[in-house]
Amino acid sequence: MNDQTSRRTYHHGALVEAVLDEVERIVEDDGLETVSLRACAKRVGVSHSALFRHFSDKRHVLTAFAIRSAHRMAHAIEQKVAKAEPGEKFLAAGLAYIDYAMRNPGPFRVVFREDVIEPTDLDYRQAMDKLGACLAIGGHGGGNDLSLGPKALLAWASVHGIATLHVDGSLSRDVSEDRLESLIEETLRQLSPILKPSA
Amino acid sequence: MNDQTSRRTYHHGALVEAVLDEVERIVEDDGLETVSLRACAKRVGVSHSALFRHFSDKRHVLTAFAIRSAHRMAHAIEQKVAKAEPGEKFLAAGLAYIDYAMRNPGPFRVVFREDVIEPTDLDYRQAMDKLGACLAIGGHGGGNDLSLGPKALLAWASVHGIATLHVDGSLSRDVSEDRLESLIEETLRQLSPILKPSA
DNA sequence: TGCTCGATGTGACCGACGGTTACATTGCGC
DNA sequence: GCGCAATGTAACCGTCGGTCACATCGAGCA
Repeated sequence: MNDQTSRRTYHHGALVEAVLDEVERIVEDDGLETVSLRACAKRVGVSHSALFRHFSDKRHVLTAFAIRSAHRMAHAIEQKVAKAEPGEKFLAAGLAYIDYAMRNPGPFRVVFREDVIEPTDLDYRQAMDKLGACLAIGGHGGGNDLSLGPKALLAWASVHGIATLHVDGSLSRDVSEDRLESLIEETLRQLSPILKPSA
Repeated sequence: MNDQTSRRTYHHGALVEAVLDEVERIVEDDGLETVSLRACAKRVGVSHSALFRHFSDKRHVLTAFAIRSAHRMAHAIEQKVAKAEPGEKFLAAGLAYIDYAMRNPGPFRVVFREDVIEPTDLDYRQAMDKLGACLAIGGHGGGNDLSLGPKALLAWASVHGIATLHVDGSLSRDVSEDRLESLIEETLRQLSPILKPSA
């Protein structure tokens, strides 16, 4: 439907969103490395130079995509956390974090690929702070000691480590898929005695 | 010395190693994305087509580089573990793992970038198994229960998570550099009560 | 010694890429 | 309804990974 054959107006109208959707499709189907502006533009039904009216750079296309993905990820986590029992907030946040990564490996990867996006971008920083806060809130009971302590780091690193290892394939090679979910939950539950009695 | 001006023999003699060294230099200086076979070849003093006599693909060049890096990383960890007190093996392994990542962010990244290398390569699998074993041995007292349990996963994920977060810049933004080392050690020490009393 | 043949390196070429520029088309505010 | 800024286009550039026909080498054999 977004094919180049179907555009009737000279101006596209929603090029930016359409391009990000296309990036998402390619990232999910064939990986980040195969994303090309020319292919995106063709699928969206536009010449590839048109993209440069809306993005200064391929880097900024991917940055915009990363921002959108980070927001979606944070939103998914917040929803799960809101529904969780008071004592299980961290577990819920961690599982939601890992779940998003497993279901959306492509977008998840791009969010953390600072080598390929523009990490100084203000909107990106904002989105990443929001994402970090999701885990922090779950980790210690919402306390706002801004300095990252050992407990918060352990929570963040464990969850992020599991998500990363899985997305990179290392995890799914070493453990069968049906055991994976319970293994992850068990693993995160081990952290409760450490994280709970927060100073 | 390896510059294109200095080669006297028609055959290079050690092209593969020279190319991997050059990949390392570029990866460290400008990041993986800017590695190009043509640039490597030129610096090594060879036409870019010559590389295809030794590697079928750019992907296989990076795979070879990843393998070499993984071995070096495993070696560094093994050395530190060997020197550590019996009760501190895991801590030593974790710190060495993170230390390698911090000192060699480029190579560390490539080792886990399965999207850009050939993850089915036998030598690569072997190197990664060796790397995983380094942390596992530190984690539970050398026990060889092959199935990855919650304790081993927690150990692996925490260490890998910290390394990844730091390499990606997220960590160094949130905590000052002089606090970083002690923070990481504190964080890993929290895991001792969990990992020690292994079943 | 001199020849041959496999291994290694070369240069020209290909299509695709990201990015730029001069130009075409559109729709909104006056 | 006119003019101008926003948007899209086509042609072009240098570079990339990869291929191919050909050149050069060195080890082993006559």
